[in-house]
Amino acid sequence: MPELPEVEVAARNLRAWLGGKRITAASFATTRIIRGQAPRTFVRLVVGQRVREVERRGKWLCLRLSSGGALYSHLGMTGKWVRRDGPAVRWERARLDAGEVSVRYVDPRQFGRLIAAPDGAPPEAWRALGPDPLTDGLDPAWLRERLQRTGRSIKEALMDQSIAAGVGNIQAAEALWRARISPIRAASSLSPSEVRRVVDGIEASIRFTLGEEEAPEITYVEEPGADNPFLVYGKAGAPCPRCRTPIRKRTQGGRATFYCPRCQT
DNA sequence: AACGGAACCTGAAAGC
DNA sequence: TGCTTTCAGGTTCCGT
Repeated sequence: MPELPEVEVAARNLRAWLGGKRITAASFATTRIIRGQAPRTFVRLVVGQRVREVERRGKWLCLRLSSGGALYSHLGMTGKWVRRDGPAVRWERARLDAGEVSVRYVDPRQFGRLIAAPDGAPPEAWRALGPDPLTDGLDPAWLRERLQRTGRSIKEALMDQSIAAGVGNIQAAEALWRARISPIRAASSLSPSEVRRVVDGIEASIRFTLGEEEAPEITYVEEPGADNPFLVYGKAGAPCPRCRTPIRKRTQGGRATFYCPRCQT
């Protein structure tokens, strides 16, 4: 279940594995991931092309090809790009080979997406993205203005991809803990200094997670045996790292939120 | 226009 | 032990 940091790690790995290399072979399974586009459309798009660059914006990836075309990728909830040799691995949905290097897209739940763009034009979801906290940074004044215009809670507003591209359920919870803001506060009620704390919280949380997770393979926290690198996410009952009050869990907009009832106000 | 909720999938863990 | 329910870091679509 990737958010900005996990997708950034995926981008760095893809860059290292495929950057500048020519795709010599590829295959794409017929799944909902390719949404109606024929597998041969993807094969034709990538085979023989060089991977000019790997870009990330929010939770989206883009492999730009020497032809001017592009392969867009969203990891959904359980998508991963992994480097593997040998036969297809379990849940493998696509494969890109560049000589000796073989990279596979694995996605059990199939919420991810691959989009073939022969002209390189980005999909609507990409064009609708707001500023990326890591690459663009968030402007506190702009963010406050956006937050003023909604009736939603701050937690739900932060997960809006047009407000902060790449922030999801975990980063929103972690950022609000760092900012000492309650997730159930109305987004429009935040003062300028509180919005500034949220901006700092988002950037700090993303950088921290990136440092914890940078590796040639991503492990998602709900996978068996994975450890939890987060401060409050998934830590109900554990002491708040700041004030030792037990962390509380509640549901908000259908998603679990974790927060400290004492120091987040 | 904006919001809440269901739907889309599969697997692991928790509950009985 | 085995069956059932719940939950999972995503987006999209549909109804109000």
